[in-house]
Amino acid sequence: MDIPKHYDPKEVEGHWREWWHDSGFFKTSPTSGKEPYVIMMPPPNVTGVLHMGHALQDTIQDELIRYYRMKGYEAHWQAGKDHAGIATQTVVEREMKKNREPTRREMGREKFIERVWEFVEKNRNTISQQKKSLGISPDFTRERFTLDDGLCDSVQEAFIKLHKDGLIYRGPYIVNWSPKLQSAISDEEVDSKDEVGHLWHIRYPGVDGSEGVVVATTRPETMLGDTAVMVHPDDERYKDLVGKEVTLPLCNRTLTVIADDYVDREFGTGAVKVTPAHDPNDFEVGRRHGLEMPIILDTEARVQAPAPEKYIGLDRYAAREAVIADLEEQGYLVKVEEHTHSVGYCHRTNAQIEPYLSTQWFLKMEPLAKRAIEVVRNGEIKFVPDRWGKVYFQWMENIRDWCISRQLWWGHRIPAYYCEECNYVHVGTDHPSVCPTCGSNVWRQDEDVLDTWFSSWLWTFSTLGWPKQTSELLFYHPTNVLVSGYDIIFFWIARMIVASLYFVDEIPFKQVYITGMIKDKQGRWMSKSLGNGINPLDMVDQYGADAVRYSLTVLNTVGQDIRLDPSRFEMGRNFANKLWNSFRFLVNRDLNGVAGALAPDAPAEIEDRWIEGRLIQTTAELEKQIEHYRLDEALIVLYRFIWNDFCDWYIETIKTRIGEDADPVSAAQTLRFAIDVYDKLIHLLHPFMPFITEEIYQTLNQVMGDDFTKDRAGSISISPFPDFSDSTVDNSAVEEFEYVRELVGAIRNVRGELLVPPGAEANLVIRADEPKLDIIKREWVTIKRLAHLAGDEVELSETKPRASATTLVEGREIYIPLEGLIDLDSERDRVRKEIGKLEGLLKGVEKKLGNEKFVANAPADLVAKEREKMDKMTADVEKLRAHLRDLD
RNA sequence: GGGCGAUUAGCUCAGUUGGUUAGAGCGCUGGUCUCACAUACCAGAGGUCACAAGUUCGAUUCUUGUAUCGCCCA
Repeated sequence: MDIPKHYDPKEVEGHWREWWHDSGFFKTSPTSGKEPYVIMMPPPNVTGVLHMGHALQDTIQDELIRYYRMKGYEAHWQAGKDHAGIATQTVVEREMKKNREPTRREMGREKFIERVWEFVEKNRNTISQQKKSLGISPDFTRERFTLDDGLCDSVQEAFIKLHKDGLIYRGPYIVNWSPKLQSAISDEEVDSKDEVGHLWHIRYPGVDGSEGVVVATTRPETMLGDTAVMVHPDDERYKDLVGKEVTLPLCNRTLTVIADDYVDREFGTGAVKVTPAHDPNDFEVGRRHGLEMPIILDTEARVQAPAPEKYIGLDRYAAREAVIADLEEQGYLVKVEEHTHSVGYCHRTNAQIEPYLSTQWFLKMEPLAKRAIEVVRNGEIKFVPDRWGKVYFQWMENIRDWCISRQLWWGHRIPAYYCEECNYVHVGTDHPSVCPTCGSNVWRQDEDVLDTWFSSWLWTFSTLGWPKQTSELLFYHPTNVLVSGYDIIFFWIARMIVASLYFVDEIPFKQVYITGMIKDKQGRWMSKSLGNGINPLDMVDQYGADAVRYSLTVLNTVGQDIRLDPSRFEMGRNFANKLWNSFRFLVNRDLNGVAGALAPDAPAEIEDRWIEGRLIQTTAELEKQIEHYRLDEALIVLYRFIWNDFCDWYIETIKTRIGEDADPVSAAQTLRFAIDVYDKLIHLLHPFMPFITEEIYQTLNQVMGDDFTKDRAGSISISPFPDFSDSTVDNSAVEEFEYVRELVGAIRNVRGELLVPPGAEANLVIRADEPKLDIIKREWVTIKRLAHLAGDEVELSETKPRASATTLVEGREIYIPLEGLIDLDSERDRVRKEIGKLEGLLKGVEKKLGNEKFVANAPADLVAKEREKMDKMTADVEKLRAHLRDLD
């Protein structure tokens, strides 16, 4: 059989990728009779493309799903997409502009939405195709979209129920307004940054000709909408001013000075202007004091009436310049200071947020938060790592109402209808024929759509058919784990917990596994503008999907951010190649009769029992780590087993047993045993590296023939995970083989240090009273080969041969006669170094044991262990010193 | 201002009831194309575990503080 020397992922990945899905291996059913294991894939933006964050999170989810699938669960991974209102609408409008198509307003709502659907239909499969290249195994036949019919029903039902229960209300409030989107956004969609700006001190003169008052503000242009000046009621400086009138410069309006203990006396002059329509705190003040609330900016943040004619049409920044210039010219500007304050920016567009008085729909969150806090507090839902629970609590316990309406067209239109005659509001799936208050039958539906998260927060159950009580909902919900990043804990994860408890009276998932974020090599976010992004598809193309998965898994430690550099994928590529070549070694030979050469009841040699023991230990450790979401540790444990145990030692050891000179019958048995171990380890590795393991699995079936293949599944992806619950580790074999490894290692060390040419066969002389002599004798062929030694059997001696290198294995001297191989000076240096090292360690132990308190207080077994250690090291040093004397 | 996290080898990171000679990958040094793999093999060097104090017989690990860096919230 011709197996290429280098593993080429391109040759194999495409084929299995399609075949898996076409064969329906990942389709699940609520009537399978198995226990469910369910993950909801965070739905990517329908217009999106794959980025490294997806690659990481999909890899983790796929590893879990594949593992539990092999463990015999009905492992369901729900796929889907998010309509992403703002992002999608923005992308389509940008494209329309580029194509010189009519604008959305020229086109009208209906036409525009058709236009967006067109775009969506064209793009909706892009990201799924890209995700497939990673080898992921969701059930694509059950894929859902947040705007498909079923999910539209879910969203309407949710809105109507919340409204009926009095949790949704509508009214004029200050919201975060994005002038670029021309829509309100929620508090969570605002990023605040500290910025150096100015504090302008402006005089508002008294109407009676007095000095009036000096207010301090960071936003002088909003003075055009001022309706009061405010001081603290206990502020002695301004006591007499309260109730007096001052003139608003530039506007020729009269304002009253009011007192409110919201004012911070330490800030600025202790007097502030009040602009109720353009500042959240001023809005509250305005409500308390019954102030007027003139809106002096339009939806694009340009000045509008009732501001003075002169400023109308200027945008907010130009208006600031103009206002400052006029104030200065007219002598009202008292002082300007540098001042750092926080400024809000739109998460999506990065436009500066305008606090803006506007009529919107809101959801009361506080009554809903209680249970959501409780289920995390009592452990029903667990965050991994658990510190993210604290972040969750902090948000939930200070929860604010959620502004859910958006002035967009792409999304779920709010199911509210207004009577054209009397403005009566009806909330329901459809408007009634006759208005219950005025009898009119003319209705108008609310123009706004819902925040996209208002559909995604239903995701764990809306995808399963809610509000219908489907068998899917009963079987798959609650789901097992949600895998996501910390950037959407508030946007999505927390809200899903709220929604699930409220609508289906269940937690949405038992665990939340929070991954770190992918950063560039310098620790910066990857972004288009920085050009520092790494495209996962390029990486898959270059290194293979398995390599990308390997590296991402190993790099994802305990939720720390990952600094990624493309060269990191070499680890995965090299490992895949190592695995490939070990396969090549085992099967690139005459396999006639190997499948039938059933291994003897017990493996014959200690290396067989050793590798089997290590396999059992590795499997146990691997499973433990997966259960704790330490996929990095799980994979590293397996990597070490495959590379350092199986390849470096086991294969090297059996080479003679399956070589050309070996007895064909026992060679076939040995090979069969090795292939069985190898077959187990590719099963262990499959969840992590699905493509190469499938390729090997299938090839193995092909070359081994029916005897080997008859009871095996059609794909490794649906094969059972190795189960060693009835097996035991042969500890004495493990111990014996570990001794062989140590002995060979010690000899290699001497050879390496003394620069003995690798080709030169050294001799080995063992003291005749060596207690491990029987092992050495029995394993002589192995030891001899691995350590490049001469002689048909080990040489024994009562004393050390002349001019020998000496080293210690388990405290016992072994000798390597060096006559003619190397000069004695090198050996002296080597031994001196060794003595130095030991003495350093010895000093530490002696100090410990010299401390009476240690001996008195430390556990007895520990003290005994230290004593033993000291005795051994003392003896070792003594032996090496004696050796050094002999060399002279 | 409040909260969370990080600081361990040249680099990127592991390291839990406090006690092994603190580990891995990459890089580096020396040696090997040894009939699976040079995407490999063998050997080696390299760390006052940020700093300070405390608790303890004993601290990379626990406590407090300091410094530097990062994130979230206000």
